[in-house]
Amino acid sequence: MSRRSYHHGNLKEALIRAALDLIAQHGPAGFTFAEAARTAGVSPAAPYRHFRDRDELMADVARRGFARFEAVLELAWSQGRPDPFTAFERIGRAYLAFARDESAYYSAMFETGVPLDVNPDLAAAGDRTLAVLKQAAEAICARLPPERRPPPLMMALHVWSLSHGVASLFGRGDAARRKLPMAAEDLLEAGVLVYLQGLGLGARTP
Amino acid sequence: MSRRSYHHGNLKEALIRAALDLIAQHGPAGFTFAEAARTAGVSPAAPYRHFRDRDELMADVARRGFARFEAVLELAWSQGRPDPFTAFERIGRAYLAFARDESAYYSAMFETGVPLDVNPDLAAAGDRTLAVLKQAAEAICARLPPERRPPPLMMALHVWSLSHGVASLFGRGDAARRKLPMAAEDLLEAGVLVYLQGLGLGARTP
DNA sequence: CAATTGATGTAAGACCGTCTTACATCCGCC
DNA sequence: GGCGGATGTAAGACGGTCTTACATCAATTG
Repeated sequence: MSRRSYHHGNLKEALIRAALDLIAQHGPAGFTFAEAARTAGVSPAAPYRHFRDRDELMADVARRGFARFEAVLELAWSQGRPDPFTAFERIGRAYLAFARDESAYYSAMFETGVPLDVNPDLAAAGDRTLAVLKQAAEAICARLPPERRPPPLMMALHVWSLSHGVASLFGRGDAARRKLPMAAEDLLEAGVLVYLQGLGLGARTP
Repeated sequence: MSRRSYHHGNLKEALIRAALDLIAQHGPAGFTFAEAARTAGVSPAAPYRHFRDRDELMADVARRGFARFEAVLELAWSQGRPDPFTAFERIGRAYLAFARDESAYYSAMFETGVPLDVNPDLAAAGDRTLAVLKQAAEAICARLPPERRPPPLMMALHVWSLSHGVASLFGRGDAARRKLPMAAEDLLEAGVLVYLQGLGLGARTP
């Protein structure tokens, strides 16, 4: 597709990439529709052919972010191989790695206040991501005798909350974040280990 | 102070209150310097006499938020009376109550990306808040034999992360947040209980 | 093989918010 | 009673959002 032609050819994708770049550079707030258009080399009005407004572009970025996040977590889990505990630890590290390396996606997903109730697709993408965590939690819970088995959804929500908390408060090099005496990864891993211990899953002994 | 006089009389305070109202109504992003000025009944340029820019007003709101938050958590802890575990549970509930009831402050503190490294006062206010959590963690850890005693700072960071995660993801009525099959307070309490159990603090038996 | 038509981009402009500069008013203090 | 600093206003440059009217292109279709 010639760069000289009147039509861009793939403006929608270009705008999404521009949004990611701009969010990565200037934070989730420092991104404007107009600048995304400039980055893509089109007029300020062109993006409106593809997105109703700035928020819709942001929501689309968030939706794609959830899809990637789901794939990343699914890969980390790898059906619980070689054993659920090793795989569960991989999920925690993958979570923080995504928050750090795909910071623009993570911002769009969790730090922009995109309303879920008017974005069914976005909500569904988030649900699928949660489902990966829940699946992992189920495999872990299955190691416990039924009478001491917690609800897997609750366990998934705990792990998600702890991971999101660590990522938000300490997870990125960002100047807005607090400095830590330890790596965020180690903080999260220690927290999850204590949590699993608390469920009665002491040091990987079924 | 007459509302008719040329000078407002207490514009700085009025702007902060206006900022809180506007954040509460339209979210942390939907607040403008100009609208705060309108709310206070002054010209759009007047706020610049009191704050260098919009971010400085936001940072001031965040700083005050941390001071209030610290007071709330300190009150909830109440020097660990009647016993550290009861007091610790109160902290968790107070955390979520603050995030819900003082939503505007909480947003300014954690969701606006105010850089900490250029706001020493803000960073210090945040540190004092963390100190309350650390103090509580120390009292809890003291119940454990020294050889099984975790670093209190780590424990404080875990509890903070979990609380912040629950508050961010599920804590507010906000349309941006996900619906839950349980109250956020119960989710957090259950998580903290499992965590304490994992530290070897089973069901409040020293 | 045009001609039409819908999709895509541009031009222009209304409106709003940020922030600056120059000026007006007021209060406290000597 | 008037000086000076503090506080507010007026006006305007600049940029972002979004709309409306128009231009261009590409693909279908007769």
